[in-house]
Amino acid sequence: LKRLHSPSAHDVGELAGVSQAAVSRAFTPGASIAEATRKRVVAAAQKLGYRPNLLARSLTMGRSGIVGIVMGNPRNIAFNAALQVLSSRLSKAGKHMLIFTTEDSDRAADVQVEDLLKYRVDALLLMSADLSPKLASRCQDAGIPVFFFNRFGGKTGGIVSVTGDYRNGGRKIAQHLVEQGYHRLAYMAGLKNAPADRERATALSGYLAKQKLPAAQIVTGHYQREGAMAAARAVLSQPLPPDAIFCGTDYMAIATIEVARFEFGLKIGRELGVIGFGDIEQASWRSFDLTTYSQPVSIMVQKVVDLLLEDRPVAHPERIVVPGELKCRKSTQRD
Amino acid sequence: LKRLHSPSAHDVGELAGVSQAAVSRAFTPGASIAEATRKRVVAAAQKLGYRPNLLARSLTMGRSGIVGIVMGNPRNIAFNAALQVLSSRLSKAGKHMLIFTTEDSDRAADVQVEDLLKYRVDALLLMSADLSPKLASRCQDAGIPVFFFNRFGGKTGGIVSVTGDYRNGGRKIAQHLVEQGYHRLAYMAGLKNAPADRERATALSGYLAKQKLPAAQIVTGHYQREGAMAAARAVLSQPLPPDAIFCGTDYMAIATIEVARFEFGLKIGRELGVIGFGDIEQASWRSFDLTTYSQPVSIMVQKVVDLLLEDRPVAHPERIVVPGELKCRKSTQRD
DNA sequence: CTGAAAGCGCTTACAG
DNA sequence: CTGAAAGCGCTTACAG
Repeated sequence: LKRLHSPSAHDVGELAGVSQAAVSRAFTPGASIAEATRKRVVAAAQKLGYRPNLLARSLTMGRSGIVGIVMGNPRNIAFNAALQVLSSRLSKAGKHMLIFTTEDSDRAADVQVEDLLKYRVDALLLMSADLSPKLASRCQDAGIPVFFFNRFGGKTGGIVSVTGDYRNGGRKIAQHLVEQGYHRLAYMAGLKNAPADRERATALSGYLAKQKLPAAQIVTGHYQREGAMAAARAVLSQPLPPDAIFCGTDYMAIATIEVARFEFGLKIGRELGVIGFGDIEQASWRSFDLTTYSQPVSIMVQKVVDLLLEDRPVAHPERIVVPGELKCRKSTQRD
Repeated sequence: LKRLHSPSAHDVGELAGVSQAAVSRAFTPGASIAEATRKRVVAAAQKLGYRPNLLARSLTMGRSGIVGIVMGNPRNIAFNAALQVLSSRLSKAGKHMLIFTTEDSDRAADVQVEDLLKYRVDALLLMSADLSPKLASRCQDAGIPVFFFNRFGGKTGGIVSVTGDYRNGGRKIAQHLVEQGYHRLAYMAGLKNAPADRERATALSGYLAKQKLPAAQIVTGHYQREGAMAAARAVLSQPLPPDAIFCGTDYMAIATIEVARFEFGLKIGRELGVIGFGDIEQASWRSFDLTTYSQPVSIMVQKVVDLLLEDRPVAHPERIVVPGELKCRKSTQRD
């Protein structure tokens, strides 16, 4: 289908009696143009419904103003909030977002990134998604900075990661559980070898070892509801089940609460402590009242956007850890 | 900062010993080019890390391949699922998504759409967001089709709306509640005058009138958790409270359940029926077990994408209603 | 302050 | 099947 062609700078110039270049200047803040002609141009543009073609501008300027975003499994993070904040902060800076999602976050988001590169995005933001080292370095060659959000960038150079504080969170949680008198702990990882899970598990077992307490049993919930429920069932069916379960995400923790409560008839807090990670909206709902360590999504987004807008070339991989805090709620209250 | 310039078709042509035009043809499916030269070009491109610049292509072709998307209040719909489906379906068709969100869905998304138009998007998709008639008609003038998802397009021409079946849902819900023996009903609207709420409320009161039953009390939850909780409190504090509440969204219904259960000590189902609309993921969680009328997001997305890809000019406003079904769960079970 | 002109990286008739 | 050339709608030195 043919597009009705929209007016160009040339058309506007004709109407205003100036050159096409003058029209361009009228729409370029800080360009050298007389106030009177600027006004005349703007009036003409108004009348014609002219909007500068950003594709053309991108082509000449060599920067698209577009940030490429790939979202992995959007369930693990306060996804809506993140997108909202991201969008508002970026558009305030005149940037726009070209978005992809990936079905399974296990595979690297290479296909999506390939497409993104064709649009000459100014930067790449991977939210809970991975990228192969090979493609990462191709981005670097192309001068496109890559940012990981809620994920580790790995060892490839020039990549910035912004994550929650898994280490401190894990330690704080361990401490809290022990203080509450729980002593047979289990850790439900998303994936056993996910860096975030490793850090949490390491912090947990480090604390337990220091207190001369028995190590925590480790299970895997695959970051999904069904997976978490299966893991919870398995753990709770054991002859000597744990008296507290620390889950790598709030989402899995909620599933665990439901299994414990409705399938095993356990009183949450009193008979089984459950603790999550992230402090998503549902954690504070009365039905769950989930103790958790917060992952301050807004701050994390802000951080990544700031770095992104700085537009400073990053030589070495950098990791930025945004601290959270322990939110004590009823799911780990003994009485 | 300067961008390291990426290789152009010209560079590739040089390496492969062909013209720049030949390079273009090598990357245009169906273009007239000898297989041998195509292979040579592709090899050269490979070596240089060449990717066709889609911005440039868009400029010459007059179509950007970009779909502009504005997301309003993302809480009311199974937002994640929708985005996931949308993304995968569109990228299968070689389309990409430029995304905006709007903080308050009350105001029209005009600012965002202005920006989108500057990128010469091929189509506009408003998800739970509004657009002023003025800007809508400007889109039409520019030949850009506008689609509303989960929202009515209003009377402006050339706009397609895809929505759930509020009318049938409202009727089915009314019928179900009455059959279960509830007889003092309340309807919690998002906004009193939102078209979706009107249709649901009308269907409900139509059914009640036909059955010669008393009309339902109507309250407003503003589509938000706090708003819904406040409305639920007000309704349940009355001397003669309703014995069932039909909420315009599952999200509000869940908030209502929590207020009724934890603040009023009511047994959900037995003492107070609660019913939602949409069938979001949480509705089926054991903690809520919420009866609801489904809004099949995947199908709705599929529908809107199909229409969008058809790329057929729409003369008159069209509305497509995707039927759902009643999901009977415990929240409206009397025994 | 302003215009003519070159150039951004493509596509696509038009000749050959 | 292939290349030279025009054109898509901008920006930006360069003269004036």
